[in-house]
Amino acid sequence: MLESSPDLSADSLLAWYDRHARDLPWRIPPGYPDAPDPYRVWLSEIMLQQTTVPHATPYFLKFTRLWPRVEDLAAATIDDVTREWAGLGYYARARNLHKCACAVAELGGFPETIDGLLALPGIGPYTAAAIAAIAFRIPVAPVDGNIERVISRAFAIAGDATPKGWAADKKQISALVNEIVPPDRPGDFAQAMMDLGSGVCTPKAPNCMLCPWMDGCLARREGAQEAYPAKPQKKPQPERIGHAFVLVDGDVVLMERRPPSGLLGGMLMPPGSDWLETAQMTRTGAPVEADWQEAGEARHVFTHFRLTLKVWQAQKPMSAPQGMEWVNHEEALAAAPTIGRKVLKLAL
DNA sequence: AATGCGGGGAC
DNA sequence: GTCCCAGCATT
Repeated sequence: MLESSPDLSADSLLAWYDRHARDLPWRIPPGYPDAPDPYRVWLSEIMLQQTTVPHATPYFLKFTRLWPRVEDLAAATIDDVTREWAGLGYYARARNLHKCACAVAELGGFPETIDGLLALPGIGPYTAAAIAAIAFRIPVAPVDGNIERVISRAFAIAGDATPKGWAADKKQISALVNEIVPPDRPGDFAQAMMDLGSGVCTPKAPNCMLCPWMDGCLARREGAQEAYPAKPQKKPQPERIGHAFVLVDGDVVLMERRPPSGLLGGMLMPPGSDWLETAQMTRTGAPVEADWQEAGEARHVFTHFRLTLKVWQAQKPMSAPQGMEWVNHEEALAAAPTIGRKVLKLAL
């Protein structure tokens, strides 16, 4: 070569990563000879699904302190796991986390193949590839939202922004990035791509001047970085309304465990009405007869609807409710998902 | 292929 | 307010 040409290579990305890798609790430094503990890689990947690093980090530190090995997590109860997961969201992850820990403990360790990993609960194509690349040094590229964005910009891949077009784009992106994976450093490559997407090639106002692929990036050459990736539009969220009831007796409060699957599955919540799109003006869903007093409104945004809960508070139970439990105030706040915490804070 | 499933940070 | 994030399971 007569001159160094602008490139989109793993070498230039890894050279950047060697200098700028983030220091994260589940990571080993770039170029480190030993592979990281598969348990810690797996735990971090599950927590980081659709979840930011700052949000997941304290949970990762807490979980590894409580349960240092996968066998420890397998020995925990599901209620312990969901309580510690409270506030992190997507609670099916917590249920699958415990199932997966039990399966791995039974197997005697994590499977060291993509197919073996894929067979475990809560592990899909992305997470299987991430664990394989980072923990087992298998030359494969995990493809997450960050990497989709980086690759779609670097190679100017953008279809018609329909669900079908975006699905085709994703296949092309996955094929492309898997061609670039360096066989000797697949784990560092995966994490370098994530750091690049998270800190440099951001959804809005990317910091192209800091990017190791600046010169080769086709989207930048077009001056249209934010046109990539071309994702389909999201549907507007409907509004739902309901009532929530905080019944207090001294230092305990009445809580109810939700059904094991579905929205907030298996989580502890103050009892209440159904959540409907049509306004329920009259109070409904109270666990017992009581002198209910208004305590304000709790608002919350879920993935596919917005919720307003009218909160009611009473001091002493008039009768014993069925299928619910009395929980210490602090324990209730700790174990409840965020909407439950909002309700409790209005009434306690 | 489409839908259900949390929460928070950046803008 | 909008967008999106180290996605998966289910249908």
